[in-house]
Amino acid sequence: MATVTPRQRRKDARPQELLDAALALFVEKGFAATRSEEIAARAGVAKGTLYRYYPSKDELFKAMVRENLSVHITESAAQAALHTGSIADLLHQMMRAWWAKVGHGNAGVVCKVMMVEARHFPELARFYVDEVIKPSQNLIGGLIERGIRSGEFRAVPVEATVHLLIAPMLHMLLHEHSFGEHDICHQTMSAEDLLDAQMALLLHGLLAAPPRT
Amino acid sequence: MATVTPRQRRKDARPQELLDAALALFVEKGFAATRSEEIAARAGVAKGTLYRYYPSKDELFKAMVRENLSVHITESAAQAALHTGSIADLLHQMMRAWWAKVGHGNAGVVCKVMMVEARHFPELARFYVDEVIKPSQNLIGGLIERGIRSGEFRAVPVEATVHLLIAPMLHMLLHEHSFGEHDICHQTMSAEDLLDAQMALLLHGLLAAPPRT
Amino acid sequence: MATVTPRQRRKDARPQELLDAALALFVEKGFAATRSEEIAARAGVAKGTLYRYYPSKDELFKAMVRENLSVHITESAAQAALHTGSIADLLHQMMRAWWAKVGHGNAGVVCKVMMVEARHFPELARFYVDEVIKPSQNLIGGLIERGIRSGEFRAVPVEATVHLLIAPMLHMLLHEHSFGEHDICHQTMSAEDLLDAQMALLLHGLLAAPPRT
Amino acid sequence: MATVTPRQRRKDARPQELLDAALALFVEKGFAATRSEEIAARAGVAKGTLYRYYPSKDELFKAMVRENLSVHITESAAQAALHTGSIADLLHQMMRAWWAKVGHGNAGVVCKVMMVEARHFPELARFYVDEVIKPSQNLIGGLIERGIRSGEFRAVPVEATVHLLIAPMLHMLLHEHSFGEHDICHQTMSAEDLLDAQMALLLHGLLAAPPRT
DNA sequence: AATGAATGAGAGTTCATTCAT
DNA sequence: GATGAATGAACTCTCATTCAT
Repeated sequence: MATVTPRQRRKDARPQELLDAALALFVEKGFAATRSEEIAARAGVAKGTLYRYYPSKDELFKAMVRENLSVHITESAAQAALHTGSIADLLHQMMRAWWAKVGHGNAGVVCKVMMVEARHFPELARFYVDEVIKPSQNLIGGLIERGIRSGEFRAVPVEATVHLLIAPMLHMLLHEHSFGEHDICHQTMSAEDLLDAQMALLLHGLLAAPPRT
Repeated sequence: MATVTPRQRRKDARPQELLDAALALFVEKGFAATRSEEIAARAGVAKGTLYRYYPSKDELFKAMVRENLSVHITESAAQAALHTGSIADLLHQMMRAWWAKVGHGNAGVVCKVMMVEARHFPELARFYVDEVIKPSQNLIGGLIERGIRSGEFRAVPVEATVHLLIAPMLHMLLHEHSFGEHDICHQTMSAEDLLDAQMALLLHGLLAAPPRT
Repeated sequence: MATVTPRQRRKDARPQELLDAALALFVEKGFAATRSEEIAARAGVAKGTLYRYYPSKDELFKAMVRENLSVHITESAAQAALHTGSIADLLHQMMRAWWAKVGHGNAGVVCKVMMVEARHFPELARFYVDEVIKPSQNLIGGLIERGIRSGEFRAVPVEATVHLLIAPMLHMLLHEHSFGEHDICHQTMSAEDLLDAQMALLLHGLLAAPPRT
Repeated sequence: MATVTPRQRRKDARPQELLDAALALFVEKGFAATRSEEIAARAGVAKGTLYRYYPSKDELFKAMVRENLSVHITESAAQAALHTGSIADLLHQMMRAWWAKVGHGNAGVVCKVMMVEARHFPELARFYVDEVIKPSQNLIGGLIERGIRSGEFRAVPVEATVHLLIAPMLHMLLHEHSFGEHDICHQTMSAEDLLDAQMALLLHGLLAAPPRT
């Protein structure tokens, strides 16, 4: 029978512990300003131990990004296909779900470090674009098109509309992590409130008097 | 009258040349990955000369941010007060103007480096929040309120609406600088087109059938 | 009678296996560039196991040298005393035997690593000088003296002649291990051929016309 | 008029000072055991200064070897062609000259470090073989052949004879630098004495009675 | 004022050695 | 006894900053 010693248990958890420590520090201080030793220390190990698991700080960064994204890459496209009600409701639901699952947690923070470090890690940036950004855009874009075809939506330009749906949430994330401690405005406005306001506004428009008869 | 030799002219231009070189390199590679010597070289001077103008790389960064932002800080609030037509038009105009003057040029990319380096330069971040972000939000927020009071707009939540107006443009800027070479989508969609689509969508809403009687 | 299990046999062979692995790697890459773990791996054990047999990499090195040399230290002095024929023949025989037994095998390459690492292991260098070099010189030197006394040899300077006998073979060894892959000359000239040529030359001289009447 | 400041003078001398320091330490302790900082310190500069002149410790090593050898590479082949007297005298002269100029000085020591580090620097080893060893062998070999053709020498095997001429001096060099402090024998026998004995022995042979009638 | 040679603190990485399992 | 995860001293190399010229 396979016995698992405490040491073994620790060993198995190490990679994730290092990844978590790295993510936290990369968000807090950026990649360049985070010392390998700090990451190790935060993960509760010595400097050298880090290198048993990742061959370099660069590779640790890449692993950290991939690990945190891979969880969400193949998700949520499926549920969209099943939905039968209004596309507007579906969009609203999906975005709330995204915020709850992704925006809030590690994966959300990865969006920030990925943007900040994109120029330093071009291959990783491409991976991120191909595996995260593009699929998300396609998913949302497909729903908009469905809505237009079904007559639920007006014939809006799809690409721009996708951007208008995604940008506010993402930007709030970035803004929060960069200026959160200086700009308290977003502490008075919860992400959920923003999301609701965003959907209401996008759906019904800003104007009091509808321009159509 | 004081004669100004070419040499003198050159010397007077130094600070700005250094600031420009710094901005270009900080955008391209980030603060940490840019060597002082590179900045000096790009500005056409020797390494040591940089330190005659700015006492440290940190101070050079701060000066660069302040210099590029200060131009735009107190602008465009005035024209808002004078405007008499529809607020929607005013907003549209202002955003086009912002993109043309700010988003396009140096000040635009400063938004990116500021966000990227915010955690390293907390005082600068506070300055940026106080002098750029807050005033902008107040300006837009004031217009929205004016629109609501005048009955042009529905009684939307002001704070969230401000965010919805600002985020898409800012996010496009960031995205472009981080992933531009990998995500060609934004090369097919001009900023101006996006802006027009954004205004149209925000004003009239996404829904085909207006929900109000 | 004590039974010896295969496991026991394995364990008993460990020290020698480690020594062999160490020798091979030290010759190939030098002491400093050889990692303890490589030695262990080559000997088929784990890193930690090495330290159960030798307390440090340094001690392993010393043990390896001593082990490989000790075999040959006290040899071949005896047979010299018994010999009755010409000293020239005896010298020739002894050198052929040395090459066959020592030069060819492990002890030969130990000469190289010993020379390479002599400055790092002064005590070992002294041991090597006292137990290998000096006895060899004395052995050969004694034979030369015997030859001179018996009238077989001219009254040559003993010390220098010893060096002239030893140096070519030793140098070929070193050269081969350092430059063998780049200097193919020695692949076209076998050690045995060289040895024969050396003896012929040393005995009869290079000149066509003998200077004596 | 070109003025040369003391600082400039120092700067120009730096590369050679570093090369000299490196050579001394590489001989003393080997490449791996010599720390960059030690080299710098011995050259009288700080750690970082070394890297202004050589991009890495490896490149410093290569430069050191090349610099010390390049002086002697194209030398002394010319004088051989001019000589008209006995080849034996020429050989004797050349070897004395080699010892005085090369064996004694830096270039001699380079022979040792080159042999010791050959496996770590394969391209350099090839350079050394092609530019130093092979030309030397060709030079000596050519003279032997000339001597044989002219009837001065017996019809000895050229390759082996070249080796027998070169090996003793080279080996003494290596031995001296590795075991000099433990084996005092060579302190009682000068290189010049050895060389004279070597030539006498090689020319006239060891045997008292010439084997020819 | 401008230069760029020099500095040295500091970062990433390696690896001999230890020790809990 | 054997293992290999963990350690941390030591090493190479970088680069912001200084200062003699």
